[in-house]
Amino acid sequence: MRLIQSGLKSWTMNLKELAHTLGLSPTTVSRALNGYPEVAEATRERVQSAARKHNYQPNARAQRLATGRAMAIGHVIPVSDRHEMVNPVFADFVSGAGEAYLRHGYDMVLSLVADRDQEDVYRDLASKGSVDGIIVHAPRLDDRRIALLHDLGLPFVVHGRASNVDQPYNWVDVNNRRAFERATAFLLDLGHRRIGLVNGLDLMDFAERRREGYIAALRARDVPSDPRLIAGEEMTEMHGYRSAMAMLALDQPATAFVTSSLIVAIGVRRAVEEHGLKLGRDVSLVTHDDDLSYLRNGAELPIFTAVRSSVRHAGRLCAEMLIEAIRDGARGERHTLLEADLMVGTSTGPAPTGPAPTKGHP
Amino acid sequence: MRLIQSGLKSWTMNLKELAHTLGLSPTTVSRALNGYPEVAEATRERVQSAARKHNYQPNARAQRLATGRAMAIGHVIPVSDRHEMVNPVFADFVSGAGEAYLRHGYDMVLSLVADRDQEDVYRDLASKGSVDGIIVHAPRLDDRRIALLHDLGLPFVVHGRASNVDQPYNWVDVNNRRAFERATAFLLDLGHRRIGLVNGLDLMDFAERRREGYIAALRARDVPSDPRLIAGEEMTEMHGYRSAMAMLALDQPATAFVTSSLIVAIGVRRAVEEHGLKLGRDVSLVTHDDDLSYLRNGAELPIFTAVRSSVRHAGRLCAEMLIEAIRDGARGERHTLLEADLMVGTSTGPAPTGPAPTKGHP
DNA sequence: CCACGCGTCCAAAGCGCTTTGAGACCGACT
DNA sequence: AGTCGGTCTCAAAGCGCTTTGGACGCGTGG
Repeated sequence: MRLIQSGLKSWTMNLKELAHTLGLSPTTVSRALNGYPEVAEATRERVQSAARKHNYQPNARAQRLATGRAMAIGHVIPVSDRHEMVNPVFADFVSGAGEAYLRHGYDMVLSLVADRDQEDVYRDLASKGSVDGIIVHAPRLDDRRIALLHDLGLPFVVHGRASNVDQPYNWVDVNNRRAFERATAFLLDLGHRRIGLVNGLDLMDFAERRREGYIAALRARDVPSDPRLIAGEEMTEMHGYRSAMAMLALDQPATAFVTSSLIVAIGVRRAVEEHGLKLGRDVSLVTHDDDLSYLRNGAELPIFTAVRSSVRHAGRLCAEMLIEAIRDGARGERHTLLEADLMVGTSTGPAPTGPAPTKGHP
Repeated sequence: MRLIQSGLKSWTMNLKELAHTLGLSPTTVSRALNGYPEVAEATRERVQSAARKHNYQPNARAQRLATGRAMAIGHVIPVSDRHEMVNPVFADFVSGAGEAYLRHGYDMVLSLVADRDQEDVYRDLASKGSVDGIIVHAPRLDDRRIALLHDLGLPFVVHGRASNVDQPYNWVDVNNRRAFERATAFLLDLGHRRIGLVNGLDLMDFAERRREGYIAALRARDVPSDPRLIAGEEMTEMHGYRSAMAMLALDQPATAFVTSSLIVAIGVRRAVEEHGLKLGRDVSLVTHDDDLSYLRNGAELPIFTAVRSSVRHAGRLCAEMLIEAIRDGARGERHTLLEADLMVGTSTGPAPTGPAPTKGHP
């Protein structure tokens, strides 16, 4: 593949030139700008103002080669093979992370990759040296990427965890188990006994933990769990709608739902309303809420009762953890476990059956 | 700022080493791998297999410096100052673009930037030389970025257009005016006269064009436009809800809505249902649908009647256009105008008032 | 007076690749 | 035999920065 010579780029000031106009050597100019101590304060200021004046910016390509640092973080976003779907939380996550990168001078490079090609991409990123570290998204229960990245010796942070992986690694995660245990317990307290779980894909680690929390809450009250009340799929509106439709049509229909995302909850609401029922009165719903910027769960009063944990915040934490790991040469693993807040909204109320419950909200 | 020396990186094969083990010069090896003709076929194969065997990958940092090409495209994502919001279409757009970049060997680097700092970021990207081109997102009516990028001499493609900018530039856009004219006309044909427009922010170019289309359709039927039936805000669920609540509470309430995104439409639906009305029977709604992967508008039968145009497709087109522009040294501007498809779903029906309309769907 | 340290600055050697310009070799043509 | 054209290979010069290892001048103390 012969590459075409690019046309003449607009002129940009470079170090040598700048040094020449200042009557200094490139060395000194470089040191002055990078804050090294062995240059006189007067000279430094002279250099800095000249740099500003000619709006000199060091060429990033040269800098990267010389320092051996890419000053870039890789995000490998898995694109679901089945639905070509990009997880919607990703926009917010990246926005949180991007803010941290900006502060530390890192670029963020994105690779969108079909699930199955992931490993190749990691290998490439590592050997081409175009990034200094990697954020791993959407870990599976048994995620091979972690071992791979270990071998490659590339610093990384996992957003989430992989239950079946033994070796230590850096991660930031929400306490999904606890969150869903609380959500389920909240509904049980309201008297619900038929609670549907509309969850994410089974092989996802977060989905498994959420299921565990849900089951644990039921078990604590001796409420039997019913497999027909558990559905795991990619978290679309349609998944919420279909699952809820099915669970509402059971001979002992669900009177409450726990859902894994707002989008799923919106689908459930559609199903509930299509059944002529009203959310918060006839049917209750608690959802996980990633606090996405474009899908706010109400203003003061939440629309849905929810366990909330900001994915944007998680993004920021991941980025900062990774930058630290890169700096420290990755000695010692770091973990952060975030707790979700339970926020009571208008989508929950006492179970409709039983001794004449007062109509309305709790 | 003194930078810390990174620990010893895991060993990676480099060109010199590979050449040495092959008993060839770096030159020949480089040429063999890059497909230059002046190397014997036999040698080339020998080199290629050795490269595979030692899994040699040329160091991207060195390659970029030597070639003067960054092999990277910058996406500057504006983050709304007011709500710290990232436009949700962005995930899908980027996924379309990423696919094209992958094919052509480009990296995608993302900068998330507060609206007001945008220009600085463009300047930096240009002078640091860390990208070969830029995609401009979310253009305003009067967008200064276009002139700036022109001056900087950096190839770019705008996703959308800027009505008040004269100089030519590359763009990919949907025919928003036509789409909203059709959507509105469709509702007028059903007998609706009080049609609410729940639109994006006024200063956005796409929002202006959509409003023009809406007005044009009304004017063509001599239906007066009512400012109380037009609302422009950031496209959240809440915006849809609040605007619809207000428009349904008018003395002559809206009987139909045109909305600028599915998320807004969902908010409108919530308002409609809170009024005890049913979508598709009492109130009609046509929405613009970006065909987002995680928010599909139904499967076979669309939930909402919609004018649809895939933003993922637009992303792919932008990326390809930009890559071409980079290759050709940006001579001659390119444009692509996409038409949106009107898809009739279950959210529209004849206007409820008038001479005893048959109840149900058209 | 010399030795020494200190504060400033610089020359030159990389970083790992691409690319220019040329050399070496070989068969073929004059 | 001498020369030419082609094919294959290489040495060396960048790309624009960082960083090592001095050099130089100046003041201080022995």
